[in-house]
Amino acid sequence: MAHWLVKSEPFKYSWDQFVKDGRTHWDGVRNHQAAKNLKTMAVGDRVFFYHSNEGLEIVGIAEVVATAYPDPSDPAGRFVMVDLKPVTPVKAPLTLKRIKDDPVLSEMQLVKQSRLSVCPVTDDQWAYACGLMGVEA
DNA sequence: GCCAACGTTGGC
DNA sequence: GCCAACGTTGGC
Repeated sequence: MAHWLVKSEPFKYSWDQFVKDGRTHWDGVRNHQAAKNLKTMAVGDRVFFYHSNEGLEIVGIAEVVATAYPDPSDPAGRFVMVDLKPVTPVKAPLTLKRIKDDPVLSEMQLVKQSRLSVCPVTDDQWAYACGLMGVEA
């Protein structure tokens, strides 16, 4: 099982809204590298839900419930989206500052390529981050 | 509000 | 095919 991190600006689509919805289409991705990551996702993959711009922290865990299919919000029909559902909020949100200060987590693609909105998380990073956030890996 | 990173567009 | 201009993302 692979692990991922997706970003959302909380004033556009927050974790709370995600929980209310119960399931969502992860649409609107317009970056080819991010789209490639979406296409690699498998059902059952776990995903960190990160609040960008405001919050700047991982606030919850999501799960992939549908693999990539065409994103209807893309008029050119080139980009894809996946479906995600919330699994659990984290007990202790993991801030970007904490991530950057950590020798293990500062290697995350989240840090190295800050503009990428869908990025992979290694198994080691996943397990370690889950430990810090008080959730089971 | 600013700026760095970086992707895209368009002229040549 | 190069590169300048420009737009967007996202941290600070």
